[in-house]
Amino acid sequence: MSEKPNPTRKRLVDAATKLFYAEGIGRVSVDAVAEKAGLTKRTLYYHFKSKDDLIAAYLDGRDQPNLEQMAGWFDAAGGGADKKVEAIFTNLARVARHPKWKGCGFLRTAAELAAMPGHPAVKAGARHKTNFEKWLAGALSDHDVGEAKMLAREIVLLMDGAFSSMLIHHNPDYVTAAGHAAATLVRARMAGKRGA
Amino acid sequence: MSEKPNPTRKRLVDAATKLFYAEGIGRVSVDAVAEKAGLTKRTLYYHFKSKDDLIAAYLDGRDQPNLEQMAGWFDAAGGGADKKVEAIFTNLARVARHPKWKGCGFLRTAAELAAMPGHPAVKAGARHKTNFEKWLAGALSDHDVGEAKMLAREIVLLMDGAFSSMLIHHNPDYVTAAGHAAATLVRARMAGKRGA
DNA sequence: ATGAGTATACCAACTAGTGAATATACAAGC
DNA sequence: GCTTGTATATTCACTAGTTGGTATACTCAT
Repeated sequence: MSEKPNPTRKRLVDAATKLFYAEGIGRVSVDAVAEKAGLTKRTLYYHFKSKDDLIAAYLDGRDQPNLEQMAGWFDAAGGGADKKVEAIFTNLARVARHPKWKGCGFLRTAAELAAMPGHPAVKAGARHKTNFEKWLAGALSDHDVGEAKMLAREIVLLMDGAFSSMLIHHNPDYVTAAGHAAATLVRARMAGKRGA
Repeated sequence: MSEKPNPTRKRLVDAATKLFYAEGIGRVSVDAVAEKAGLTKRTLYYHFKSKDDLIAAYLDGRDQPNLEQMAGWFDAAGGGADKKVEAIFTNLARVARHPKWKGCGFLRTAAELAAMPGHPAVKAGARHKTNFEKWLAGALSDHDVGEAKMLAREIVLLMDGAFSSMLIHHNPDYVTAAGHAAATLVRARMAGKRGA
């Protein structure tokens, strides 16, 4: 059950994370990853059986940190569930202004690998999105919002739409609009509870 | 104003369209495009100054056909504006089941070129998405739906979310759920009109 | 014979992946 | 304390193929 930390492997995944996210997986060579990690390509191939394997490790490594960031934004926000949901989008709009922001790494990888539907990295992306949807449904349910599962899915759709629109337009207004729509959807279910 | 049809150029763009959409722009060489068109690479470089130029031509060529398909689905559907909007998503869910479907070419290209924000192909994608949003706002307004602009943007967000979720999960339920949510949003504005 | 369009042949750079040698760590035998 | 054995970890040098782009020459209608 206990994983060896293996600092060399971690260095490689860290380097891959920075480069793959910044440039896209197809535009980054394994030589570039190895060099960024201060190692040779042959060492990389000792720890990963192929570039595809490294890509999957990159996305697997982003699952938990991403979920924690979303949950952190949700928890830190004041107000009801509607405000907490909207806070996720507000924070997203803020970080998306940074020039280094390049969209959602999971979605971008799925887009690049669209021709390889069974690719382990695409599966890792699907897993992450499912994890996020489940966490959100649970969080909404904990705040006594009705129809939490259906609502969580709608919010996920708005969020992935926000990622995509922001990436193509470079205009945070789309993210803000998605946050507004999401908050409205939450309020409708809160009012439903309240009115009953 | 009048464009020469230039069948050779069209053949190249057609070949590029099929290959770029099916495989992704980074995974298709200009040699492959030329071969698919039954021409040599040198001829390709006579008509396009670079691969980037060809990519932009590919997306520019998809703008009108895509808009017409969406408008066709909207117009052909019976019922009110809510049903017409939902019909777009229903048709999208249907075609997305086809194994050749690989998501939205505009979004996938923006994802692949995220590191090159000023790239002409990304601009072409942004233009297309804006055109769609404007068309939708006009169509909703024509059907006496209130707050058409804000509503159109929310629907666009749901649609891009549907494209992304479908691409990563390969599950049309996400597209159907987005259609439901979109129809509900439209109905809220129709009811608002009706109630006044 | 001129110029738009097409073809052959080529280039230098880069790509994912590998073979063989080497370095390091640690334990066993004596 | 020293040697030897063995598994892990790392490097250098290389392959075989692909990439975007180009120099040059040819074709053919006007």
